[in-house]
Amino acid sequence: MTASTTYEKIYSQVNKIPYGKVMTYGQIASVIDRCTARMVGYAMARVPIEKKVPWHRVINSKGEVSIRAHGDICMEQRLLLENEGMIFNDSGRVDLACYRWVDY
DNA sequence: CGGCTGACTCTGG
DNA sequence: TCCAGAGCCAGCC
Repeated sequence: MTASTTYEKIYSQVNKIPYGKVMTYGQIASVIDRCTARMVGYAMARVPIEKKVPWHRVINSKGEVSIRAHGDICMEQRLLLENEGMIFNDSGRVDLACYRWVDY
């Protein structure tokens, strides 16, 4: 996989997130050089299906799903995360202290 | 080639 | 703890 573009790097990084874990936009941006959190969010919004990227494991720094679209997508992400053993509190957030995954 | 866009993050009150 | 404003950069018309 030749991750020459920033998008490719972002998708590659997201692909490294293991089952039951999540990464924040800022974390991914920090791992990738010359990449900002907005870039990650923009990349996630245009995730190519063929990449099979676990986009649902990418959340914001508050530990909450940040999908702007109020359609079934946001609920789908939540269901996918719950299916991986993650718990959402009354505020619709997860415990980043437990679920955040750090790439070395 | 120039401007608009966006699933964010940080800081202060 | 919650709200508002500013910064940031690649990709796509």
